[in-house]
Amino acid sequence: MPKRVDHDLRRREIGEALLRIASTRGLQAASMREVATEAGVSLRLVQYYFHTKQELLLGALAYLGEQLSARVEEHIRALGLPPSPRSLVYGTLTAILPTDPESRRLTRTYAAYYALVLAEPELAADHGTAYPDLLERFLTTQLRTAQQAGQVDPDLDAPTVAAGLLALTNGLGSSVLGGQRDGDAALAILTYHLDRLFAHGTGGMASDNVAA
Amino acid sequence: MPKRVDHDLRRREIGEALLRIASTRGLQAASMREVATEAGVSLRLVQYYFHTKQELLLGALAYLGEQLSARVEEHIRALGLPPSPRSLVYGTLTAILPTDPESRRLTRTYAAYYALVLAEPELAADHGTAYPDLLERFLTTQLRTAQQAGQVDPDLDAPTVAAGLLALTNGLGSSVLGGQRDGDAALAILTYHLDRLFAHGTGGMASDNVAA
DNA sequence: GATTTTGTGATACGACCGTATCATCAAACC
DNA sequence: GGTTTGATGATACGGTCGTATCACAAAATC
Repeated sequence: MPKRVDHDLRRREIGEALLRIASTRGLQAASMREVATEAGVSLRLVQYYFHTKQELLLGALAYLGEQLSARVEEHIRALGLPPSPRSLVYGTLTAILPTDPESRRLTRTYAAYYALVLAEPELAADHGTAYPDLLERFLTTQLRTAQQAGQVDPDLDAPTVAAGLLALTNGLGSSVLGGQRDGDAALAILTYHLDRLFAHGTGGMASDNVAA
Repeated sequence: MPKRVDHDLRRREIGEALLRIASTRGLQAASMREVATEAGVSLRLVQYYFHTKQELLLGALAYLGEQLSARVEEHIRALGLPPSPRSLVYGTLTAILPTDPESRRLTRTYAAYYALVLAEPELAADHGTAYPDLLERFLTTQLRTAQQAGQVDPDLDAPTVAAGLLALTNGLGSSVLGGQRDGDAALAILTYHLDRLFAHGTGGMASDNVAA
């Protein structure tokens, strides 16, 4: 039929329409028809590019993963800081804290998917745990480097502390999304703990934070 | 009509049927009809005791809150420990960590409601933040007491550390529910951080203790 | 130029949803 | 003891859901 169209692009447009709905009204509001309307296409097109709803949900989840990791890398780059372990840890964790509209959007969408996967575990067998694990390993590496450089207490167990930092950040993010505190308050709490962690050996404050 | 029946009891039975569904299959699976079946009553009865679905969701949420706080108190009491600040903090946090079937059920259900509230904020105006706030204040109080007793570094900012501990625990809980690690691993991470926090002046390394 | 493919619209189907209505039957009340 | 009232059953209505089907036009292929 009409001009040959870029399949991957169309799929991405539709998938991101779903993500947009999920971030604002939740995944329950993301019906095929709503996604079609949001993407500005007909219901048939959504069906054409994603044969079934599960395909659509999984496809969009993949796009979300891409956006999330892109956000982390971009955020770290935007900090323009020396790639010290401290800066990398700080940049990574603040990237996934919902402080600005974009990170709020991402974390809200992530939370929506999280709940869906809890209810339907077969939907995303391990697509969910892969990225957190990667993040945790990255943080562990940075902490070990910082320990070797004498910036972090060498007696600390790096994997445990890394897991704790990530859990802390996720928990803070949940509290922000839940309206318990705002992004700045969460950032302050995170910074406080990071400062204490990296205060080893240095006389005092080692904080420089460029929030976005 | 038939024998006068205990309204509150019936409401509770139906509400808890919804919580059971929410914990296993998510809130999306909790239709009026499913709740009726799960509770062993007719659809009409569910409508009778909860005029609308929103009423049912809110009513069940209240029951969940009761179960949650009951679990925390019960858990602390079951520890049978001296009511030292350290024990109280430990007991409180481990109570909300999904380590056994019951706490898994509670946290899963809580997560389901959390996602719902994210999508429909008007559903539970502040019913959601009230309990976390209370928990945080309780932890803050215990930390201050511990500081006065010399068990925790007095230089720490108690409210910030309390918020951090709660966020850490919640984040760990999410990772357990998400299948990233099991309850024992999460408990080990939490214990590690608590041990460091309460290591002040007790012969452990006093150079630097951080909770996060 | 005929034919096959690729992309798109319109519409229909059966299932389930929340909610409403009507009927009924036993206890409570005067 | 008739009547009101509290509790429950059966069933229906309009809407939305995911999915399927039919039609059809423009490009690609031969």
